[in-house]
Amino acid sequence: MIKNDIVLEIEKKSEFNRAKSLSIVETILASLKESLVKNEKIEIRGFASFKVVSKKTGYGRDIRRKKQIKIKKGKRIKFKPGQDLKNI
Amino acid sequence: MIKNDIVLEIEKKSEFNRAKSLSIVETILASLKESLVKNEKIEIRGFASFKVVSKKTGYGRDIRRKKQIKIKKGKRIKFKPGQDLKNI
DNA sequence: ACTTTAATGATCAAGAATGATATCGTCCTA
DNA sequence: TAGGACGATATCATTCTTGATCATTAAAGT
Repeated sequence: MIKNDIVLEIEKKSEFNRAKSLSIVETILASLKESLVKNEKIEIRGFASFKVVSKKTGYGRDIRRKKQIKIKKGKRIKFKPGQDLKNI
Repeated sequence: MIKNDIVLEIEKKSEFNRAKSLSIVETILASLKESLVKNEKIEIRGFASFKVVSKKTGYGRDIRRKKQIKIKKGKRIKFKPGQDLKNI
């Protein structure tokens, strides 16, 4: 499933045209991103929750040279499925 | 951020009332859930991707009795942030 | 339809998530 | 608006993801 599938779904279930449906999807995505950027937790009961936490992992790996690499720490988004998605 | 915040955002950016905005959000959520239930991958470029994988963890822990518990295996939803959310 | 550009896969080691359950805190439906 | 239902938390050992890079696959904008 890709973004366009969601747009088509809205188009089908509502009375909006493609452009309008797309703008709705974009609005939602922008809203979600903005919330996460602000370190806000997102909780959609019955679907899932997203939480921003700080990363502690401080290394990675270079495949070609086969050795470790130091990595700058940052943030991480923790995804947790809700009840409806727990036992799929 | 909770579901209602998204509804309000749609209400603000469009010309729809609360009920209409809510139904749009529900439509999208149902569509996403249905996709995951069918083991389909979801990929929204610039936002994130969701993939269903099989669980291999086969144990847990009883806090009160402080001992291990056998767990039935199942599925798991893997969440991967897209480029816009990689360095938030 | 075509092009652009993001996502995936592979690799390894250490840090992190998973999983059951009861209680507390909070979303959201009636 | 209020209570009912769902989510967060803590616990520990094992499984799993993270992280950089580049080629390959594919999303999505034109």
